[in-house]
Amino acid sequence: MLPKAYEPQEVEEKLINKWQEAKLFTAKVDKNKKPFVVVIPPPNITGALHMGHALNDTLQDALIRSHRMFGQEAYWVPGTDHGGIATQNVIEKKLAKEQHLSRHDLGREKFVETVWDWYNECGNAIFNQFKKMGWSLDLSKENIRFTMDEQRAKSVYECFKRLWEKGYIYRGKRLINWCVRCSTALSDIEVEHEQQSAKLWHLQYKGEDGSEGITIATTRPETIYADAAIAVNPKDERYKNLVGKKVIIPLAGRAIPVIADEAVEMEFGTGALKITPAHDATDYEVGQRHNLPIMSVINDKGKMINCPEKYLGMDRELCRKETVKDLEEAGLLMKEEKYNNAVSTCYRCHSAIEPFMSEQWFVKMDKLAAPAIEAAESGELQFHPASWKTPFVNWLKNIQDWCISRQIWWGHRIPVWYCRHCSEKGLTFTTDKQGNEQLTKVSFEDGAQPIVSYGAPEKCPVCGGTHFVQDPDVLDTWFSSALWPMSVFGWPEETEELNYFYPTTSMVTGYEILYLWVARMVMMGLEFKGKLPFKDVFLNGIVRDKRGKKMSKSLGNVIDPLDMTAKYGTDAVRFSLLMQAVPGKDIPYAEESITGARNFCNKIYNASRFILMNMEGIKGPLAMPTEAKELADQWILDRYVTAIKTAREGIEKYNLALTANTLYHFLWGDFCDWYIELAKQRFQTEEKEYVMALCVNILYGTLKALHPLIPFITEEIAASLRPYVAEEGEFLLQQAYPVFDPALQSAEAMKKMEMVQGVTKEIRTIRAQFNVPPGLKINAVLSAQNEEELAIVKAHASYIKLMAKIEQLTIGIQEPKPKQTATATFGKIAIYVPLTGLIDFDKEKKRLEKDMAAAQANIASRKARLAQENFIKNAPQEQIDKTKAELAAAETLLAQAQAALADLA
RNA sequence: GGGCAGUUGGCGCAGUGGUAGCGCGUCCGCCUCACACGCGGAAGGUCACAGGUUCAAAUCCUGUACUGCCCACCA
Repeated sequence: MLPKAYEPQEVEEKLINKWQEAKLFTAKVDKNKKPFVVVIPPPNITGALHMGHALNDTLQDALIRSHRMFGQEAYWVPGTDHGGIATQNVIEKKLAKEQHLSRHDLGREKFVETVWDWYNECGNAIFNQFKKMGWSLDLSKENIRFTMDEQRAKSVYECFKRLWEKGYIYRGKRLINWCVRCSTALSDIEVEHEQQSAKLWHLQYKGEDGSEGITIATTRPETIYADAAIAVNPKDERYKNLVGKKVIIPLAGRAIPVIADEAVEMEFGTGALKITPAHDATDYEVGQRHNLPIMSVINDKGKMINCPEKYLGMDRELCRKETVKDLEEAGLLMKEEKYNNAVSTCYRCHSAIEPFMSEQWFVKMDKLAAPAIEAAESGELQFHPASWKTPFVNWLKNIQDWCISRQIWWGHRIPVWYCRHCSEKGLTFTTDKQGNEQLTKVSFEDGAQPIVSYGAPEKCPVCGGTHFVQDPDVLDTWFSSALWPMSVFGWPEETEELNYFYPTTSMVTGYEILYLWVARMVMMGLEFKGKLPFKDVFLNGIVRDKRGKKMSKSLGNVIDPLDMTAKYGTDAVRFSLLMQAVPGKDIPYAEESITGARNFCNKIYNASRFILMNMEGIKGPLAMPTEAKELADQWILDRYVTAIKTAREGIEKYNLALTANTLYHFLWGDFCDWYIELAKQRFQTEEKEYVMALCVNILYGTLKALHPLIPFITEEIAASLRPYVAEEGEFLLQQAYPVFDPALQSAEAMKKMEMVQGVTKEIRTIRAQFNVPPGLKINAVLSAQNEEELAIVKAHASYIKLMAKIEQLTIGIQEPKPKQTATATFGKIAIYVPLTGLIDFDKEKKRLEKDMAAAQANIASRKARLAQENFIKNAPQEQIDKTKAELAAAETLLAQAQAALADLA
């Protein structure tokens, strides 16, 4: 005998191994099949599985498994991401913790080697966690890609070279976003804006002529030493006479001009703005307009330079405090107010970003963006949900050039070399801790000459020299990610795989990386393949905590998916997420969300167990009956094929919540609560085999449809059922998704069954309200108003008797109402339940009055509607008929309740 | 400042033209021989607000309020 409750752990472990051994998840080029391809958003090699993965990859798995069962060549391509800054930070922390070493102690080569060692040992560890989630990825070694492996490196080089040759990649000196902590440049979208409580200081700049001068407001007093001007709005009457004059920078003593620029908001602060082109993006632009000199006072380490001696070498934060203190002492601090401003922070370490003048590598984006805009606007690229299309297009329309160089060590090294002879003046070398000479700075302005090459060039095309150094920077990690849907198939080589699997079908990812990643894949795919990398962008929400907050270690609200799978089973975790997976919507998640799904799994298990129990003595395989023997059969077949149809639609429309909910309610609410219960009474008859054939086939088909969502329990049960069904293949993934057969639908059966269920429920309610003991069989009288209803109820009296526990059911037209009865009405059928000794007349009176009130309200509203000329004129006949029927039903209800009430007295 | 999403029973959410559904919770009754991770029943909502379109609006349009997210050069 099987255990009473489903125990997932053993089953899961067994199946994980079986699936991998059976190579169930592989895909190959098969021209006879339509491919369905999803390339995984590659998890970072340092990552651990979290709820975000649990949702994102479960969605992908459900799609992949479904389409495989739909008969397509489904390929879910696995791989990991080297994760640039993020990984470097993790390994640095690890080094510091375990060996008290910094990366500089190791030196560049050794450090990179350390990260590679780490990758080789642990880089795919996350896939072991993926296996536990039941995700159908072929994780054989040769199938796993890595954004830094050799093939992907070739893709990256090819992309760089082609963009360089087209003139899209260039080097320029700009004000860029500098993370002092990570010591690297960042692109604009890697900068986050956090509201922080800060201070706004009002500072006095005295006139050069000894006059009062002007008061400005700033949040960054430490940058006054780099001021190039004071700007006011040209329309500002207060300062008109000052424009063109000079004022003195406090503490520094340097004179700077007062200029007029539209960018200045008159209402903000004092209406006067200090212009510091080297340390603020707005100021930089103002500076450009007015040809102001650019002077930096903060270096790449966040230390002060080019300032009064007192502050030299000081940290920028300390310098701020000191400057404010000194200004106050000098009597030049006029005001200090609290102020909330948006501070730019690094998306990797959340420390404050320093706008910084620096020469970097950029990609010119406008030409790349144009075809992507076109693809989105034309609808060739589809978003699910569609509401993301506009933000996507708007972002592309306002796109800025992409800063792709990073001053870190871990990543794809920029494939540019310099001849030591020809480029000497533009190259700055330093000696590292190991005593090795390192190229640390490249300046095209000072004469560095780039040679784009995968490895070191053989000889310099200008001087014939053979000594080269490679550019020290690495590429933004998103540069290789942008190529992912192509590079996984070997681009730029025109491989068979690339031709078959590209373009892929859908990209399933979170909306938070729509610009960072999705937009760039689209641009690169269009540029290099002339085809979109995918036609559907399926955006999932963020898994949040119960109150809608992001899960984070610091808030202590993190739910670990693996803890949950250990506790409730993997299927329960998956199903709980899928039940809530409406496209693009965030999911508030709590442990309680899982219990419902766990209970459902147990329900499936027990229903199956019951059917198996009753299979004893029956020889399979049993074909799915195509003919109904009675109403219940016809009804369950309708419910079944309708559920299958809706479930499949959910998959096709990326609405997994629809699929999950449909199957949940079909299996539990229809199949278990009604069909199995009704089937029980046929177990003792010669119909048993027929009924079991229906039960086992419907159950099996439902398990198939559920398999993409909850693979373990369905696989396990299906294996036990297989001797009884006509199915080939050891695993569900090898079998076809259940077919929707419209011939099995029956509106008539639905209507009849609704009546049976309705009458049954009315009787059950009476039983419950008058505390009739559950085991006690009672009698009931059904009085119909018309032949049609009479016939239906009469034909299925046995259902009502069974489901409502009725001993004797009297059915007729205008049947008299017995004494001491509770009365209810369904449709036009009066339901009398004699309850001698059990009835409470006060309670019954209240019930009847409530029915009457509802009926009266309905009568009034239907009558009013039918009295409207425009309704009769404009509404479809179907609606008019429906309203009339509702009116008649309400009138019947009222009359019957009134009669019953009169009879009570 | 701009854009997008949301506002539906105590809580969390479905529901894109015909007078509201689900899960959890609550209350009542049941260990009914598949399942108490269960069975049966009940209570509970004028679908944020104000206008408009329509015979008919939770659903479409306009505006308002609140919440959240994204983008943006008010220091």
